[in-house]
Amino acid sequence: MTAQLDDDVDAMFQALADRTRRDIVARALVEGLSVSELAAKYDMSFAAVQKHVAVLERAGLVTKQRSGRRQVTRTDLGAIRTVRDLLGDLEIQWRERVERIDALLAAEGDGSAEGDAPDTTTTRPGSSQQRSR
Amino acid sequence: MTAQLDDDVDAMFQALADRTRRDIVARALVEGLSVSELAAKYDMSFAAVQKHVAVLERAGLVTKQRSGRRQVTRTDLGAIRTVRDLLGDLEIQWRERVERIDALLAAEGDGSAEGDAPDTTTTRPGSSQQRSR
DNA sequence: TTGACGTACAACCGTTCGGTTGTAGGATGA
DNA sequence: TCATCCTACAACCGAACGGTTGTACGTCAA
Repeated sequence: MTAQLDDDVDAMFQALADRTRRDIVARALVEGLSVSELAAKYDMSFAAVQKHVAVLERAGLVTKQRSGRRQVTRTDLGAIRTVRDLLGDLEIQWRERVERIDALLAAEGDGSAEGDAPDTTTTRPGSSQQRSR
Repeated sequence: MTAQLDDDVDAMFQALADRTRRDIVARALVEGLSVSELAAKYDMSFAAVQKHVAVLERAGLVTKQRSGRRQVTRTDLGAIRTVRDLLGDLEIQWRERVERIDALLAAEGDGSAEGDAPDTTTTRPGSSQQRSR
């Protein structure tokens, strides 16, 4: 499973592509906050913050729960995990590809020295190489 | 450490917020692909795909390497990890908060029986779920 | 009841985005 | 050399984005 329609994923990444919204997610993760409490923390209008919260809610990254006249916003950790796992899947896919190539190279073994099929090489994936830029 | 300017993070999430670009990232992860090879796979103009690749490159999610007249595009797994870890950090932060609350409740100990602070709970994080780095 | 608070939403505006077409230039192969 | 391939980039267009102001409505405390 983990089907996740593209539109949902679009919305999640889109929502996280704004620093104000990422900050809201982080704050609302620690404790539920009303929209106006959130708005007080940013140098923009209340309506703007309200819109940001709406975007996050539409993306499912945050939930709102009414409490009197307050609308308490809280981050949905499950949704965050979903996004994270999406990226994690790419790493798995990459690792499988490396194993496939390794197996291929091991199986070859003999002397064929041409270089046609695997023009991707040049990068020896054996090492670490994390944390670039 | 792990500084990552907000602009960089903005660019990364922004870049991943489009399904075509996510698909390019996934394809270029398996093997390096030229821009026109990529363009052949989508129902849009060559220039559009070229723009998508440019966005990914600007975000650091992909690198290009000239090979004759081809421009081979390849996904940078390190950058993908960076984004994933950003989300992972949120989970860590959340777990720390839970521990803080648990400690607080334990320290209290006495008779207060209401349920006020921890209304997020219901999800006991005590189980496994490794994968933090 | 009344006034202040918290929220929702519409309307507007400048900028960015995702796409198009068109033009131009470097590399390759016959 | 010359036609072809692959790429780069400018110009344009409609839609979406991030922000603003203004208005309206439910809820709470005096």
